[in-house]
Amino acid sequence: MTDNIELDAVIKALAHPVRRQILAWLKEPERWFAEQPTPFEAGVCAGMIDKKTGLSQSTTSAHLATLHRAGLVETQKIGQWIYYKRNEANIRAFLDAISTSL
Amino acid sequence: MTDNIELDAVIKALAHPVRRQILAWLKEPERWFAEQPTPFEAGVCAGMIDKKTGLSQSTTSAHLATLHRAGLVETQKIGQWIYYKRNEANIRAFLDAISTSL
DNA sequence: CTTGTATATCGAACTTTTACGATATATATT
DNA sequence: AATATATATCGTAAAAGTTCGATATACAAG
Repeated sequence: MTDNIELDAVIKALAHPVRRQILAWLKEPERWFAEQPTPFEAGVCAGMIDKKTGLSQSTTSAHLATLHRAGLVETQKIGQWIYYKRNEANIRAFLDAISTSL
Repeated sequence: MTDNIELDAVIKALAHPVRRQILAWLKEPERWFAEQPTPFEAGVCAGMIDKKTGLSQSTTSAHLATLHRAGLVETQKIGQWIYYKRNEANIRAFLDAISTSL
């Protein structure tokens, strides 16, 4: 979050309601993804998020990739699943950066 | 800044480097717009901002309109000039909103 | 009332983003 | 090995954003 190129990527990532919604859901996985059989330690697996957005699998995957490229989420691959969770450190770093720069 | 529709407009407004740059310039008008003959009480007039962006007059006007629609700047018309300045209250409200919602 | 200046709006070209279905890749199961 | 499942990537079409020059509007000055 030191240079402006990254800040730009983060703001653009946040500039879509679906991506903000995903980040919001990931704040309370147990609440929004209760159907997930595995524990939320590693995060929420992509397919659960697909279902919730109502968008196609490929579109949701692209949104997740954007969030990941921006550093707002981190991933963990377990078997054939890829779990997503918030990267709280980077989110806080972004909030700090925008608070001082804006 | 109470509902999400406005937050969306603000984030989208911030999702362009030129618009963020304009907001940054407006933090220190005396520094960045020293050529402006009138005092900065009312803000910086649009034409000065045009010159600084290097973009066309119409494009800069559109960026300013986006910032204004989002509530990030306020305007004051004096004669044939329209002065722009930051709306600090709304900027702070946005920072609060995104800090809690994100 | 004409001319000039400041800004906004319009219309069109171009670029970027979004979205989808189809396909590819990787892993797991049989 | 063959099949099934989870996710990513590709190709493409539609939508949104950016930019420009030209024009409109509003005000000021002569």
